[in-house]
Amino acid sequence: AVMILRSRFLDARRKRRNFNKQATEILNEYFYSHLSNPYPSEEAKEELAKKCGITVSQVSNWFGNKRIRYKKNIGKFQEEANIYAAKTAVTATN
Amino acid sequence: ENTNPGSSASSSSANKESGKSGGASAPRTRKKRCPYSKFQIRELEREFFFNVYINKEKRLQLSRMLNLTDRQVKIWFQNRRMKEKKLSRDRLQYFSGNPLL
DNA sequence: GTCATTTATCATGC
DNA sequence: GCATGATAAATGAC
Repeated sequence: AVMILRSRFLDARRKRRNFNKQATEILNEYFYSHLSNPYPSEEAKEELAKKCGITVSQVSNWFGNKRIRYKKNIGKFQEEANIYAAKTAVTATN
Repeated sequence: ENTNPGSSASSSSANKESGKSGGASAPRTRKKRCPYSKFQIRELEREFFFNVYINKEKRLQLSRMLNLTDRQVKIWFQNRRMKEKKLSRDRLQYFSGNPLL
């Protein structure tokens, strides 16, 4: 039994599974409403992780990938940026 | 499998090339990430198993054997320790919040 | 030294 | 076939 758990854990790391749509929504909302400084604090990461149902490491991975991929091709994310900007324009006060 | 630019076994050592003339500091181009070969990883892991912290002597020896700079070996051990720590965290989380079958 | 991060690469999903 | 999440080198703050 322990062996099964162990093996499942070991190869379950690099077996990627997409996040559900709701989690992606939450992450994108935060990212585009903090576009000038898309670096959530440790507390913010924990809160995001809880709301998304993922781990803090996964939140860090998501923001790391998002930052560099957004920077590399802003144009590709323009439409997405507009959507979330409009959705969370009011909440982005600071 | 691994052609390592900048570190031959014999002589080459410095690649602190800065495109700007004069003494002003230039944002030296970041070294491109080059994945290590299977052999290099195996030897690094072997030493890591003996001791998580490597001393200067063994570091120089390893770097020569693997055709890496001692800075690369040093950084590899740093990253490897961080990886080990993360693995421990993940294991803990995995086996704690679980029905355990 | 640790540790968050950048960047490229890997492995998978679809 | 790329999008996406995770991992592997490399840097820099502290």
